[in-house]
This record gives sequence, C-alpha cells and structure tokens, in this order.
Amino acid sequence: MTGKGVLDTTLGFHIARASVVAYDAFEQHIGTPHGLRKVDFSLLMLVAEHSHLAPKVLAKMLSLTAPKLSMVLDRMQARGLIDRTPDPLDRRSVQVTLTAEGVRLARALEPVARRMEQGLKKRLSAADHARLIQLLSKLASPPG
Amino acid sequence: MTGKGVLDTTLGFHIARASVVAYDAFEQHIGTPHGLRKVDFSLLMLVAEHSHLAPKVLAKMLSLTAPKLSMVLDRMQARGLIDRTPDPLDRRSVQVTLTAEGVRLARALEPVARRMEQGLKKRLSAADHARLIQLLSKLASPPG
DNA sequence: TATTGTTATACTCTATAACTATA
DNA sequence: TATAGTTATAGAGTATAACAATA
Repeated sequence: MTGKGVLDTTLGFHIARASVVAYDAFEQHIGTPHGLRKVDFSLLMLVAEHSHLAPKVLAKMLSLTAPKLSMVLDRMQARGLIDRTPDPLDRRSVQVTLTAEGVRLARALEPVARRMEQGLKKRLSAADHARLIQLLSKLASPPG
Repeated sequence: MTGKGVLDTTLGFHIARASVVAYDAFEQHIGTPHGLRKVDFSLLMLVAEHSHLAPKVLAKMLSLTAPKLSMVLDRMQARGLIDRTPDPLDRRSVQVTLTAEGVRLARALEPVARRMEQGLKKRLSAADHARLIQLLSKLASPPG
C-alpha cells in the first residue's frame, strides 16, 4: 500500500499491517518451535517477572477478558507450565505461579525473543525499533 | 505494563496492545455508527482510490487470504456498496468497483476518519502520530 | 496444467452472560 | 449484595483444502 489516501493516515490500518510482520516473526521463532500462542508467551514472560498475581490482574495487564485468561491458564496448567494456588487471604482468588518447567521455558525463551527482535531489525534499525516501541507504548497508555 | 522484562522489548507485544486502542477508536467512530468492520472500511477506502482492481490484488494489498476477501466482497455487495464486474480480458477474473452508494459512503467517511485520528492525537502528538505511521510502514514493507 | 475466484470446513479469538464459591 | 473465577455459548476472524471456470 503506497499512495496518499485516507488509509495512509489511518493509524489502525498501519498497525494491522505491521502486526502481520510481527506475528510471522513470532510464529517462526517461538510459536511453531515451542508450541506457544502469542498470548501463552506473553503470560509466561509476565508471570516469570511478576509471580503470585491474581488472574484478574494478569487479565488487565494483557488486555484479556477474564474468561479468555481462564482458558489460557487451563491450557498452560495442563502443559505443566503454571500452577494455580489458593490465595490464603481471599479464598475466592488464586495466585498464578510458574512451575519449575515454566521457569525453565521462560529462561530458554529469553535469547529466542532477543533473536526474534534482531530479525525485525533487518527491517528497522535498532534506534527505530526502540522509538517504535516507545510510540506504541505511548499510544497504549491511558491519556493524560 | 511497565517494568523492564522481555515483553518490554518485544515489538509484537506492544503492537498488540496498541491495536486495542486503535480498534476501540475505530469501533466508536466508524464500526458501530456505520455498521462496518475494520476490513470493510479498509476495502471501501482502497477501492475508492483504486478502482477496477481484481480480488487477488486487493487481497494482497490488505494482507487477506483470497477466501476471506471473497466473504468481505459478498457482504459489501449484498449491502450495495461494491460491484463485481467481469474482466473483459480474462474471464476468470473480476473487477471490483464502488456503487454510487459506495462512493457516497467512502466520501462521508473521510472526515469521520480524520476525526478518529484527531482523537488518537489526544494520546499522541501530531508529530508522534506521523512518525509512528512512518515506522509501522517501514516495518510492514519488504526488507531491502 | 496453472490460475482466478469461490465454497466448504475447521480452528482460534473474542465477548457476553450465566454459574459457583466466597466475601 | 458484591466480587473472583470459571463455564457455556455464540459470533467474528483466519487458514487450508477442495472445487468450478477459464487460461
């Protein structure tokens, strides 16, 4: 798409197109070789950094609905990557933690993720890559 | 999401989060009020600029599979926004054009799309908005 | 044989509402 | 009654394979 019509100044259109490239890179480096979906990977790395959080908090951090997160947790628990343990202070709630296997996979994926980003830098310089993340983060953050 | 883990340097994660904001803006300004899906809007504006293209070409420009585009064309034709006319030079192929109603809607949506982008500029300055589109476009373009 | 477009099928994603168990 | 989490259901997006018509 080149030209100068309405779509060319529509951010959502460009985000959708860029997401195809990012998704292809994810599938190639992480999704296919490690049998993870994007949301699985995000959850794994998030829980690796922030342990013992409740599903409700994780859902908000990942922009997921509660039912969707339940399904993701089911899948990852069945695979032995995460555990759900009761919250001792509020028995309605649970705490999500990584299993030893989950910790191992999260660590193994760190260099893989770095290689994936390196691959994207064939299209984008390191400076562009950092700036793009900064701008996307600004867009996604609450206005103020 | 703030911190400095693997996700924070993973472009795909930030694209996914930004797409939520862009999609909300689309739904509010265009999707709900005009009964269009994102892909409908993209197709409408694309055909408004580039008439008489074949589905195969449109599918590539929109990063859609051929079957998906067929379904979109069906829906928009049923709504009276586009026509499929036989290609006189190759009778396997068709040419996609806007109906008078399609032209009218495409024109009506131009200021609406501008307002939508203005709304996003509450989160992002005009310069950031332009730079973000430039970087996303660079990411989405073939490497070279 | 190859290509254009369509139809058929299946799988994933996403959202809403209903349910349970605690509070 | 309100909340956390789950289950149930349905709608929309996406991909592959099979098919019809034409080249």
